[in-house]
Amino acid sequence: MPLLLLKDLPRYECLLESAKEFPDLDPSAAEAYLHLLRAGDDAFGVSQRNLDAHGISQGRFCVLMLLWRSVHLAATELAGAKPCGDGPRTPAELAEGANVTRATMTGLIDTLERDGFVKREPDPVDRRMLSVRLTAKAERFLHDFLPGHFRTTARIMTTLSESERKTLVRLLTKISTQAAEMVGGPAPVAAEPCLNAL
Amino acid sequence: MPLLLLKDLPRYECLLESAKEFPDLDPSAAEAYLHLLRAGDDAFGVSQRNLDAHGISQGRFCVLMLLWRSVHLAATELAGAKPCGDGPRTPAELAEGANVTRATMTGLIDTLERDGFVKREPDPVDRRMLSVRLTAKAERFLHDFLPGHFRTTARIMTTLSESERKTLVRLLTKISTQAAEMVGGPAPVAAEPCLNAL
DNA sequence: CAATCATCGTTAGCCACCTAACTGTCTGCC
DNA sequence: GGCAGACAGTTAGGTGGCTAACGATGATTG
Repeated sequence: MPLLLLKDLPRYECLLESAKEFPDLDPSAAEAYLHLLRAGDDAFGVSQRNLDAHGISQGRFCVLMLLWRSVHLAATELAGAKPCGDGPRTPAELAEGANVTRATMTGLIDTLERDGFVKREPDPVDRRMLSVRLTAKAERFLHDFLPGHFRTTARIMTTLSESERKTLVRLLTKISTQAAEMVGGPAPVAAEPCLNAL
Repeated sequence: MPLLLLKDLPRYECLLESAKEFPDLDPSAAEAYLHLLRAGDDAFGVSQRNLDAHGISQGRFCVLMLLWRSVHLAATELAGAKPCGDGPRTPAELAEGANVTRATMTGLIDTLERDGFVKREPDPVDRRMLSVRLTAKAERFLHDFLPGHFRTTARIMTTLSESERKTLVRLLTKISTQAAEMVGGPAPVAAEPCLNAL
């Protein structure tokens, strides 16, 4: 679990109490904010346990999924399906897709390569670049691991009905959009690429 | 931003596509799961920027808030208000409250002490224990920092109406409860302590 | 009363994140 | 042709998470 976070959230009455001292504190907003981080961390923690049990970290898993998407996209394109975007190949593209710096991606690829999940290959055209490719071991791993992972994430959401899920996604999207506006650039218009699941 | 996470989420149609290959993939559950992590990370990222601008990390901030609660609780109890729980004092209590290991707390207190925000004091009774106390510098920092922090977190939620916030909290609570069940112990019955905001 | 067990804080070593700076390699423009 | 700038990947050093193990102290109990 990545967030260093409070174990127990404050009660709503205590937020009200604190709001007397800090007029800038909006109790319902603070409550929503805290629950959002708490629930995100909880859900993440469950899937993290799953990953840990297989000796793979979230970061590594993310890289594997991005690369696997590349392979899969190529396959479905050959089969005539509409392409959903390009698959990342180079460390820089992977860093972009995983939302980390290139330096971090270097470290992730280092350990993945050490453990035999990926291979670095020189780009024949541009000698500054590399191609990162999944090994057969990684493909086997994903094939074995993903069904359980999907069951786990599905189970987290079993308590919500279909319409509750839609509502949740709608509210969360609003929050993401607002957050994107706050960090500067205007909202990312739409989720344009297509990852075959996570 | 702590989670190594996909920058762009897959489109819903792509989830449907992948579900053909993986029957265990529940598209609406996966969508909700991904949006939850994405929105949590986005919201966290906004407040993280705020903290970074003041040279304080989330972990350190969390420790300061827990200690500040102690001070504040003592004050309100003297004033006759109902106590909302005990304030943590020792590294072990802080670790429990922040949901990290004692070893991690040692590191956090190290840097906070180095930067003059807290002081370690020996416990007069049990010589295994320490008391951690806020310095005047830390109190000044919090006094200056918190209003802006509260405004930031409030602004993240401005796009949601009061009833939407309530709905969101209800759905997130369901998810947290389910996640708690999945990790083993039964759900944490209720948020019992009172942190004066975060 | 002494052995044993539990608990406190710390240390050591790993991993994954960051920024900043570096080395190579293109690219573009005089 | 050659040099400035952009860009790819890496390296170095810092932070904050984790587990495992440690020494010191306190609590339990035969």
